[in-house]
Amino acid sequence: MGVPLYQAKAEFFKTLGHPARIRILELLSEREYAVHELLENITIEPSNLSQQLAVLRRASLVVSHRQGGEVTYSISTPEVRDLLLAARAILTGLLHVQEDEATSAPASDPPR
Amino acid sequence: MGVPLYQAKAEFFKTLGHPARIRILELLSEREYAVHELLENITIEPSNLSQQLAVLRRASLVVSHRQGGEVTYSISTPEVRDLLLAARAILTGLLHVQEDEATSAPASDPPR
DNA sequence: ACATGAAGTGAAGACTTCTTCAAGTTGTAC
DNA sequence: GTACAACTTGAAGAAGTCTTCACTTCATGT
Repeated sequence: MGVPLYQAKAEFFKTLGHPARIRILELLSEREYAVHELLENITIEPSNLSQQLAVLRRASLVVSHRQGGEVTYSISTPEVRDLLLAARAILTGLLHVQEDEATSAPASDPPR
Repeated sequence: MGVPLYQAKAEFFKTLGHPARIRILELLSEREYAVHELLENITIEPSNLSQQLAVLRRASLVVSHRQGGEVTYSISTPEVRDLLLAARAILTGLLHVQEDEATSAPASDPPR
């Protein structure tokens, strides 16, 4: 009961406010990944990736477990997936509007 | 297409990563508000509120229109509401887990 | 025991975002 | 047109976040 909830929410969204962290969560939404596998899919220095994973761990959005020589990450709850989808819905909506305002071009490919 | 989508998403979440902006969006999820009404509900300086509203406007999450002497704000699309709900779901889930880990206390009031 | 690949950490400078201030609109009432 | 409330803006220092670096840890293979 320490922190007001709207502040906890802001913290939560801050955690998502970084390109590398978004990519990590999108990858982990599909399946678990070892750190070196993430590294193959994200253009980032290893130590930077570790830092970003640490941020996600502190926020309890992901969990890690060691499997022998490698460390595997997965999302802590499937609701993370839902949130990313909800964000995608808004974002594609907004992008379409802005595009229509700018050029009134025809409907484009749905973004991933 | 200029910016990669995962970067647009990160920007989008950054926009939500501020307590005042969360409160604004939560209030506007219920109904439209004039700026001076928001001011009554959020503890913040007027010029700071204007700055935060400008951030939300630039991100196209809210729209404003003048009605005589006052300016009224509303959310640009109802999906904003869905997103806040999705966030709430994750957050209450995570809070419960942390609470259980710490004290193993009984179920608490559902947060707003 | 040593070397190696995999991952994490603390610290420091670069870079962004926040808050506040003073000044500027815009609209209504007198 | 002056006065007032409602609201916005630009700028600047304070505060926070990012990226990188050197170093450490941990497990496996030799």
